[in-house]
Amino acid sequence: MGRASQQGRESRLRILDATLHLASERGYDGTTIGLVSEETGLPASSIYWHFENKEALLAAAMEHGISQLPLEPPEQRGTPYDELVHVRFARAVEMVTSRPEVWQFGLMLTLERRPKEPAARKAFVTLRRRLTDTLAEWWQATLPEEVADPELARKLAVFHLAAIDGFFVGHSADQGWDLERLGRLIAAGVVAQVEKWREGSR
Amino acid sequence: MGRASQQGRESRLRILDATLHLASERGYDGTTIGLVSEETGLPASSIYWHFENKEALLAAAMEHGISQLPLEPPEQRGTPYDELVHVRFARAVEMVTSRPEVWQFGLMLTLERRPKEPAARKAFVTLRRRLTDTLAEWWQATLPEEVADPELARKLAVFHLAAIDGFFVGHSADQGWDLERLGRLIAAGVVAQVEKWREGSR
DNA sequence: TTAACTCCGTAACGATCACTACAGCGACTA
DNA sequence: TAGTCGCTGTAGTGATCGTTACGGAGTTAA
Repeated sequence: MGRASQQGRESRLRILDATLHLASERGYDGTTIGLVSEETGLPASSIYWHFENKEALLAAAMEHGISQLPLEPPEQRGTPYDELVHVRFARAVEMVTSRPEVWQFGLMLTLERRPKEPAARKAFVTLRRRLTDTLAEWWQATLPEEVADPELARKLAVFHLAAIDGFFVGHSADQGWDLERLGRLIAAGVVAQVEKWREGSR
Repeated sequence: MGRASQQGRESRLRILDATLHLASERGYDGTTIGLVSEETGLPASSIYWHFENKEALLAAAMEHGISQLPLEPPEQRGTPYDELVHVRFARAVEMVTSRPEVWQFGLMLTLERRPKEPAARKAFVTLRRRLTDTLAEWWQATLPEEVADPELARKLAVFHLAAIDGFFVGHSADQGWDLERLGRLIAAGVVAQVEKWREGSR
């Protein structure tokens, strides 16, 4: 394998990036092979050499984007509890903003409900489910013992994800939202609520 | 004006409903005149008799949906503060679920960022802005005096809207979310946080 | 040198897109 | 009764959609 297959791999990457970029701006139907061809400078036949069809191309672009997301949970040795929560929310904001195209395209797909579900949507929804589980585990491990129970941890995880989505949408609506500041505000709110439960359990 | 123009008005409504329904399931590009024609049983020429073009049709469908949303703020005479907040959030959930197509299509449009912004998107974004203002005023009027200030009220309004969006997206991801329960959870969280600020200001 | 393989360029395919010209229908007005 | 208006039906327009056939250039293995 020499220069030839290297060029092929580069083209493949260019196609994936262009597709993800276009899809995040125009959605599934708005992303046409013609536009991808135009943005990459490659003819349609090249795109079809690398990918079976449009459906597979968009799925691959989504997987490509997902694989670039920072998903590992942060370290948490010896840090005070409320600070942990703040770091967690900051990380969540970081995740959606590091590769905004993924979340943008993903949310569009999530909202759509066409007869035949695109593979790209399936991939994103699966990511969300996995993320919810990870978050639930994290909350279970992080919550003070007095209030820690699996159902509550799950509720907080669900709310956590909803907050990410909500902030991202607001950000897209171009209302000049400061995602980091809002992340801090909401982290403080969660800490306050947990504090209250804690008092109630005593 | 007799039966003739009555039929015309009915057709117009059928077209608007079908368009909004389709757009909420398949987005802007996925909503084709052919599909609208199929769902209404009317030929394309009828659609073009009522609306100038696709762009105007989708804008009209969005306005039509928006006009059906329950937007008046709830009564608030003599009700205790924390209950007011709960009612407010319950109303917000009611708003997006009473005509889910509006929020679904609206969020898709909000996330899109194509070169030429569709009029339907403009309408929805404007609605959001108006809603944020209304919510900010409501919070300003509702917050306990010790902590009430315009900037905080605005932040809460922004968060309020983000919560609505986030819950709606989660609901669409088909993760079996109970919107009403989550609404109550988050209302409790907000009350707790405000309580904390209140203590801090004493 | 030859054969195979990888990838790109050209040029199309039928289907569907948004949109339109135009004739015809029933209901209303004069 | 004749004419006008509101709306629908038929049959198209050119453009663009996803997709493919095919030839050739460039590289690699025999």
